[in-house]
Amino acid sequence: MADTDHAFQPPARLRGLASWQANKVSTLGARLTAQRMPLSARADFAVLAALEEYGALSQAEIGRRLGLDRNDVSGILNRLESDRQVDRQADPANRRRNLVTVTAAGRRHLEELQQHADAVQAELLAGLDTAERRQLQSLLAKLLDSHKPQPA
Amino acid sequence: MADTDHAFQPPARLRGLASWQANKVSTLGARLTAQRMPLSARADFAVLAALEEYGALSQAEIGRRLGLDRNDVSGILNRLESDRQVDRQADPANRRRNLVTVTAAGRRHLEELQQHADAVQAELLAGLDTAERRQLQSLLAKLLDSHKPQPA
DNA sequence: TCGGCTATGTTGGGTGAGCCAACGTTGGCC
DNA sequence: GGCCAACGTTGGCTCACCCAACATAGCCGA
Repeated sequence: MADTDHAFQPPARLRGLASWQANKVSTLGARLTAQRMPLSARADFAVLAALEEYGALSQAEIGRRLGLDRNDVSGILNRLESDRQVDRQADPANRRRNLVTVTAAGRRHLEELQQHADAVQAELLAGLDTAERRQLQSLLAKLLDSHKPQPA
Repeated sequence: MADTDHAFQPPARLRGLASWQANKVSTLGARLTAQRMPLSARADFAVLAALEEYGALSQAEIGRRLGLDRNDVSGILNRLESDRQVDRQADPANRRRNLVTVTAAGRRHLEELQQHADAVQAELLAGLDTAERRQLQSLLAKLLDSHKPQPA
């Protein structure tokens, strides 16, 4: 069993790299997510969550809050708008900006996606107990906070 | 300052998702990496590390150890082989398989990439102290171990 | 011995994320 | 009024991940 155990182990040089570990966890999360919904729903969830928490936002603000590029935000909003989950209208106070708001359908979709997201988290973190999960999330949060100025 | 502090915060629904956090850390690592080398060097590093630690491997074994698809391994090896960092020859004992080995140039390149990788880790983990770094890496390792059967 | 099954490596393609460059529009500032 | 910055859009590029199909080669049981 020790044989089969170490047979598929990644090399030590990678197991020690936090960036490699994080990348693997990330694609693991993507795999689990893809089993429940189209992968593009991840971006939808992020945008809807931002609008639900902060109210009307311009596209540039959405991008800054989520760490996304302006053009990517544009594409996501096109999809969401054609599904009537989001409302996009010119800001009368500043005609450069589009004020984006969630619709009732968008809120419903957001809650639905939250269910799937919670299920994915449970699956992803299945190997950790409650204390370890909180520890991991808090360490990741601290790491991300320390890189605040990350304007994608 | 509290105003500017919360101005670019991601929504709480995302801050609580371990998969979202891991994804952000992963792209952060990719960004830091890209500042020092072409991004494709990450795959090169992984393959070279596997060959250096485990000796001659078939392409399928490389893929299983690193969580990569067979076709992607193929492409990476084409690049490495044309750079003379890797040797690919038919296994006499099983002519379906290619036995892949690192060359001296490959080992040199691996050490060089390791330097850059270490620098990236230092930058990525700058916000955590030594104990927190070890804790984070061990939690990520435990999480990945709990998902062992992940044959990409 | 032969037929089916699996493993291997290759090619080609498809999607999504992340990023950069360019453009026209609009606002703010001197 | 003129310059610079911000905004949204379009188009394009690279990379990671994944799926399908194919030909070759080993395995194993009938």
